[in-house]
Amino acid sequence: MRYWLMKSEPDDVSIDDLAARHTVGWYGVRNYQARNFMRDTQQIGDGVLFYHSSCAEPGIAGFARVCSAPYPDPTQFDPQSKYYDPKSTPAQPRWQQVDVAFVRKTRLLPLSEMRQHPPLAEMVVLQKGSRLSITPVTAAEWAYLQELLA
DNA sequence: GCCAACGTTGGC
DNA sequence: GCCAACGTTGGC
Repeated sequence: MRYWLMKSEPDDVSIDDLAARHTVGWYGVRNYQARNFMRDTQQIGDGVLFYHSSCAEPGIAGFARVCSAPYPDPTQFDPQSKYYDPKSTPAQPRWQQVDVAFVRKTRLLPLSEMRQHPPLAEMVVLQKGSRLSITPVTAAEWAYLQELLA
């Protein structure tokens, strides 16, 4: 059992969208390191911090969990999609996704507040220059956030 | 809209 | 395989 922070732009998929749809496919990842986490390391049942990024109030918006094995991201084959990748083919897909299931919405914990909690100081997402959309979270960080957002 | 940081591309 | 140029992310 591992824990992750996964960034979503709420204009695209927010915590409320996830709550309404119960599960969503985590499409659109176009970074190899983030893809590799989904493809190689994530397991069904892993804990997910659902994070709102590129918005007025970036921060943690709720809890979710990984609920599928990796499978090809369909948007890579769709010429109409902004995530279309002409170098990818169904026979040799380049991009994978997992499905993520809603667990619980929390109050929004802003990035600025996350930075004020010493137990969270080492979180990958808080490190200078960190841009990865999927980052590992330690069991201690996860437990602390469960408590903080109980 | 700015820009720091980092990833990717492509010429050599 | 190096590395400069370019593109993207994402907070502010």
